Amino acid sequence: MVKITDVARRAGVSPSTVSYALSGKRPISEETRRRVEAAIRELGYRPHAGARALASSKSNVLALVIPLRAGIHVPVAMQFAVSVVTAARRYDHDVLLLTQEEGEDGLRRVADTALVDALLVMDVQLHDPRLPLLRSLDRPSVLIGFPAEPDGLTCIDLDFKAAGEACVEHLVRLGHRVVALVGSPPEVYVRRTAFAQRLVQGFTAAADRHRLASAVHPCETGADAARRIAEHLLREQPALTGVVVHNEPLLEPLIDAFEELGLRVPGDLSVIALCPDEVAAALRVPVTSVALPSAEVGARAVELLMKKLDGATVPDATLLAPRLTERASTARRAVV
Amino acid sequence: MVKITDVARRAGVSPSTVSYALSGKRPISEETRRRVEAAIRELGYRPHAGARALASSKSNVLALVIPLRAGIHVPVAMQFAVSVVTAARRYDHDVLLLTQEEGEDGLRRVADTALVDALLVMDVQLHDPRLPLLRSLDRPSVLIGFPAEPDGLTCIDLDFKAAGEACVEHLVRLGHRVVALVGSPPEVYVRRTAFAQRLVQGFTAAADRHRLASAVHPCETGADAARRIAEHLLREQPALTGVVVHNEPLLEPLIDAFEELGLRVPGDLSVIALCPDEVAAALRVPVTSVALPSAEVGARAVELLMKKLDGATVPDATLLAPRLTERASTARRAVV
DNA sequence: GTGAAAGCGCTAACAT
DNA sequence: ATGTTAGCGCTTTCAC
Repeated sequence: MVKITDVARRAGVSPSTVSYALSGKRPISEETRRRVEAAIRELGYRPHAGARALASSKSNVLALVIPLRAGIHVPVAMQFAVSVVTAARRYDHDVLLLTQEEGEDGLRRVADTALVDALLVMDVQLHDPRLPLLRSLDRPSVLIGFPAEPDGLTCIDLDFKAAGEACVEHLVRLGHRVVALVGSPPEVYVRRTAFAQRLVQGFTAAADRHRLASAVHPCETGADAARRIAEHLLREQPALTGVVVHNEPLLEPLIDAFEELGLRVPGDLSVIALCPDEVAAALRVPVTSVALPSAEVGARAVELLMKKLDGATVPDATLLAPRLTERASTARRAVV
Repeated sequence: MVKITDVARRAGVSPSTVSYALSGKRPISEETRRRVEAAIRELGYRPHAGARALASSKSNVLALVIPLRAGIHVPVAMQFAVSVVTAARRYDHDVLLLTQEEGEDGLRRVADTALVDALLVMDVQLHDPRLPLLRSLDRPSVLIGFPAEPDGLTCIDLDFKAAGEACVEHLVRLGHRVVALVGSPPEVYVRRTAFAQRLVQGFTAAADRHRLASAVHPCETGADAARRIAEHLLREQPALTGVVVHNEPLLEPLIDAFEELGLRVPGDLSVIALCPDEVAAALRVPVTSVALPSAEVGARAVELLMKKLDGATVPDATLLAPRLTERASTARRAVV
């Protein structure tokens, strides 16, 4: 293995000069830098990560805790993970993957052994058991999602409340007066993840503000559930013309169900989804949607973490503004 | 930070004794072991990962390279990643996540800096540019999938050839004589990933062996493509009664398309899929399938890697036997 | 069965 | 602008 002393010898300088040439932490003359770089190249030198971590107490590794629970939409999680890795590499950091299986122990382990410098935790629950630990750790962390008591923690997520409002307001602009929200499976709400509830809040608040008739229904996934909820909605709100769907796999079957019940989308019924843009765009009827910006959340989360590692102060809460994209599933309400 | 000398002092022993008590690399008296363990517990001692890596030249971290390319089925990749992490933890290893974005540089970086002890590479291409590098690296690796020239490399995957044969033989047992394989989008074949082609080989070989009429068609994803391919198949092979589908997102629309064309599944047409069991079971018509055992592949890949790290010799090729599960989409051929 | 001590390869004072 | 050197915290010979 070629080490820093080898490089130093070859370049005719001291090891510290090589180190400083690499880190840029002190000025190096043009001539020296050239010689060092040449030596590094010629010898194929790579600093030993463990030695670095030991001497500098920085591992340049972030922990990413990904969920495996049911109800989590997998491609979203994956896209998020990829964006985290990509963003971390821009800051010369690597990413250690942890599953939720190990729970708090895993977080404590990687933090206490100094395997990682900082932690990124996805899929935070309203009353997440890991919160006290994260608060007590000597390493910075960023949470994806908002718990009930985010004090002392840095959290980031799509602004689901604003997203709910944006959906309603889009429907209002199109003249709709009777709307419904078809949500995620009941367990998502029972588990009390904040984001689903915040969407409901935004939806309801905006509907009330605009004096719309509105209803909210959690819903299971699958063609049968789609059919049932469609029939139920039309019975309950015969004048229904606007539907917001926060349940990605239900989207296609639900639109099918409505059409089988004789309602054209968007002719008779406008549909807005909360889902990744790719999904919305790829459906048979491209669906107007508020994007779930996993990639953006991942990149921003890493930025926050890097700032914290630099000792900077960052906002406790970062809410990403919703972005609504019009597609073929929404239209002005037909005048009867 | 509490270190090994703190533990040693508290237990009244030397640091090396603590180290050996932890590693079990030399016998420790019952009494001493007790005292050391107590001291560790009382002080909350955690060995510093970097220091360990430096002294032992083992980081206890594996690199996992995941793909992000189109055509890769994301949930499969994710499930695989999770099973790798879980398996690695059983061997007291952690997992560093790399994307393919960095390509060969990323592999070289984590290997040369001794950040990882070994590498796991997913989604290997027939002529993968990373192969020479992997062969030259001083660290062991395991590939998921088979390249054209696997010499000197350790590879593991589902036995796609046997899977193709198993599908055909199941159809034969049910009396079918005219069969077709609806494959993945053309780019999967163009990219020349081995697995898709091996499935075709097995399918064709078994069909020929049993003197079946058979056809193979790559196919895009989506309802339109499903409709087109269904019509095409029935025109080309009017007597068709058995279809193997290796294209997960196409599965549901394809069955719909057949039924809209007046063919009942499984009454008129038997369908077998290559996809994860959960997917096959969750469809409207639960589909007979050969499982894509991502979790098993992940766990086995880690086991292979651990054996190699131990200096053991492992087989160059590990082919997991296909497992076919009968569900509601296959039936004995109707006698006309 | 246990201890002493020499590194592992790097960083960051402290010098000059 | 560069060199010297003392650690960082652990593992592992070597010695008893």
